Amino acid sequence: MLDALKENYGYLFEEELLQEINQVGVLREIKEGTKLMDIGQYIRSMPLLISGAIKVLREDDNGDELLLYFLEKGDTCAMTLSCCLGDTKSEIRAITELDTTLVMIPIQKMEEWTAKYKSWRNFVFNSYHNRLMEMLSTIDSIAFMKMDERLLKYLRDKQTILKDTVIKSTHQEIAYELHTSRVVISRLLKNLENQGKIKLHRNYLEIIAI
Amino acid sequence: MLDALKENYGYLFEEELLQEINQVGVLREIKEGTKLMDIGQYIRSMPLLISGAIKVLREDDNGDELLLYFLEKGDTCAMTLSCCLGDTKSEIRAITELDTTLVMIPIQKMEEWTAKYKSWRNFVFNSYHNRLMEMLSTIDSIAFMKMDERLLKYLRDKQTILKDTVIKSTHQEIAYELHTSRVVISRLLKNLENQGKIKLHRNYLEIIAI
DNA sequence: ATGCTTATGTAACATTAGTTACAGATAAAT
DNA sequence: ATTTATCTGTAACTAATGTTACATAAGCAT
Repeated sequence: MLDALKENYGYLFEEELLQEINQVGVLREIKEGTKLMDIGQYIRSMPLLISGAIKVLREDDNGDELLLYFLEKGDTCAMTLSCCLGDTKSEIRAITELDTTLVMIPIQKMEEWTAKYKSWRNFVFNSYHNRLMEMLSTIDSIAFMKMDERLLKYLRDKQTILKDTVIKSTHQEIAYELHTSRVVISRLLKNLENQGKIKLHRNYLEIIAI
Repeated sequence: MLDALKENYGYLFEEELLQEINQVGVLREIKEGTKLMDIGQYIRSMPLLISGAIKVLREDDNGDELLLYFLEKGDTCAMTLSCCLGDTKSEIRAITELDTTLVMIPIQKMEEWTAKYKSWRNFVFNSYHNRLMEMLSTIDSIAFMKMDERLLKYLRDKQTILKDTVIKSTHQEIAYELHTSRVVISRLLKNLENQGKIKLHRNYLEIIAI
């Protein structure tokens, strides 16, 4: 685990902190599509991502979903941080988007390290900063963009996260994450295909040029 | 200034920290409608609100606006914190919604206090937490609610912030903050008036029961 | 191959929101 | 009182999105 930590966090944390993380952290390997966290759940530990990707979703009272953002290696979940410290329930759902490796840190260490390590403080503040910026970007999308643009952004983001031009999602799944209906997504995807930007198949699509 | 600090932050900060704030902080009284911060601006100090209210807005490339949330006494601007630490430009615009009193803290103190005072760390983390929650709430509104509901929420929030059932805004101003058109707001406000929930006047409206 | 399940394509329609245009109302300025 | 600027009300229309309904296609299981 120490190697994986050093590779991903070595440039951020000093040796001593890395050693501490190595001692108290628990390495977990998680299959794609696993629910890591759900709305209303209490949080006892926070994840440091080593590899893979996690999608973070919001849900309203009717069960309507919306994708908020993705987390990648080097990221942590600021929502988790936030909920840990406030001892409040999770406001979001987190699902692995790929097979994912992460190190779980017990929340008790959080406060200790925040007092002890400047690099840890910086990391935590940086995480908050990144998450606020992602939330702003999400707000920009839903407030200022129309569905066709949002879909394009979604496909681009997905391509980046998956590191693959093949996106294995059904129209229904995309519709859920953008909080719209399947018919709307089918319609817009067909437009993109007619423009030669993507190629549609059953259960997946290929990105040609977007 | 020390009295004002103690009244609003005394239960949060220890005496020593209050004294430090008192020494380096600058008290400012600001008229309603003053722009405190704009998009693209660099940030050199962070505000602690003593009284009044500040509205925080987002703007896209076309100049379209959207109200994100309000700040009240006891709040600080997590965006400012975030930008200070990252040394990045502001992503938001902040305008006083009421006559406002605040204490400006030079950003250099931030890091020092974060290392030194546990109560300051808690305050900062709490601010981040609150802001993330407000952002989630904003996302809920624009993603899951229709304009009529959003308008109702807007009026409720405004009533809370202003501590007044009289809201001195034109339809155009409300439209800007909700990122829609004046005609749409006039239409929906007229519906609310017909339902007996509000009373319309030129340049202001009264809330009856919402 | 046959049937079953799930995914996709598409038309027709409903609803919501945004736009244009203009009339009338109100307040402030002279 | 008259002018002026701004605000509000409303109709008529357009555009975007959401809904319902159904046909067809693809893949899987037997």
